[in-house]
Amino acid sequence: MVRRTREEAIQTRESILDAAEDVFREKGVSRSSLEEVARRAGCTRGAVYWHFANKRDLLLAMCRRMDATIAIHREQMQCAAVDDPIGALRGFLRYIVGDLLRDPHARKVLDIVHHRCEYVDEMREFTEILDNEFDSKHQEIEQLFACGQSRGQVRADLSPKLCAKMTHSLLTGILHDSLQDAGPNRRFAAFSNMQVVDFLFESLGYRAAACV
Amino acid sequence: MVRRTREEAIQTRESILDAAEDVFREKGVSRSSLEEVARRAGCTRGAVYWHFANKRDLLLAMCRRMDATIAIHREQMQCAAVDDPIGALRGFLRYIVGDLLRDPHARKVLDIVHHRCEYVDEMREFTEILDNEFDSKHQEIEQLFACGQSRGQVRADLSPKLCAKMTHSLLTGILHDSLQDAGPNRRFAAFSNMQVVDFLFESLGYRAAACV
DNA sequence: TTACAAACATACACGGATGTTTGTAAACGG
DNA sequence: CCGTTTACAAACATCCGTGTATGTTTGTAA
Repeated sequence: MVRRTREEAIQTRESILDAAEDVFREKGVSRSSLEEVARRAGCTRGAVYWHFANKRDLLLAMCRRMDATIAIHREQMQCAAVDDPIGALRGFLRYIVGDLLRDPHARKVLDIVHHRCEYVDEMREFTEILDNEFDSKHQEIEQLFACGQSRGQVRADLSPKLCAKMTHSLLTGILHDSLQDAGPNRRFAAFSNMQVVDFLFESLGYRAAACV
Repeated sequence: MVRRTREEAIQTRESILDAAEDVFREKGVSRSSLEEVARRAGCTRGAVYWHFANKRDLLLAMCRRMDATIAIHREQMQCAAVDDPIGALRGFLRYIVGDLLRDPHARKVLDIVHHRCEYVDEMREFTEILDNEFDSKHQEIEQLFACGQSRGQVRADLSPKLCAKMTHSLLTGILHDSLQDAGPNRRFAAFSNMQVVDFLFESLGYRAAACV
């Protein structure tokens, strides 16, 4: 069978992406063959190469699909940041360690890019997507803290750089750790990441929406 | 030339490990061929396969070699922990984000296992080495905090679990971030990780060697 | 209805990496 | 000083995955 309707083609594409999430997560990106991805998706490599240029392109698309999920919340955050920079940032982190880490799709993709994938030359531009999401966000975070501090939302004796680094490293670490022990028997499952985030902001001297 | 003296053979082994550090870091583990490792080490695959069973075994040996460096400090920490659990832990973290992250060998290996390597089934036992070093240390850290808390070294209203998770996640994050931007032009180079560690322990209410 | 293009399946060509085997010279123990 | 073992180099066999080219069927617009 061939030449499915446009709708069916899109469905095929999605199922390939879904399959890739599973296969990549199980075997690691480099040890996964597009053959197996195709099989898992119920098609052949022909279909995969029709929808994607190669494995790297497939991985990229996988990331972009998930990125869209986060993007919404990130924009929300940026809006809220006008009135309450630190509160908005805190809310965004709470979203990530809460809802996002509970979404199976997001978990898989984040797990893949964190632990099942090698970062090197070719993946450069791909890395930049994540950078945009988390890493190079460092500067943005720093600015939020600088802004929030001038409004008395943060302890006056802390440099925005320190706050940003604390926040950024902690988030990175939480993601790293939480994704590591996946499955039902998570080691630290009983304990909520949320408390860690809350404690961080408490330590930084966070006071909700100080002056408006 | 062949059958070098025992000493020379050991030297060859070391040079292979050194070469592997470089090649793996540059290309990622899976994209590196043992051929290139051998070339970089100034020998052939014959030598590599003589000293190591396969790529995975080579990677393992690489990790173990570095692990020895840390092990000394870890034991020191465990000794000091008897008198001053929290202080010892703090000292250990300071060592990691300080000296260890400045050691080129350690940086390379940590970078490889953090970003240039895919964690999956086969690497399981290999992962456990790192686990032992950092991850499953979680329980040990928690115990240190429980112990330290009973001596009034930590804020009484914080659960040891929270303290441990904070500490662990933060360390993971710092490692992750610091290794990411390697090279001379590190993004956050100007800013010291040390301050972050110090701030953490300050936040946890750390008081030096309370009661002896 | 026809002509084209979309949406794949199938087949092929190719390289590159791995593991193994064989060769070999020099060190080392007796 | 001689056989054995060590420490490799070189050659070989094999496979697996990729990319591409080609074939096939069916929506769809004219």
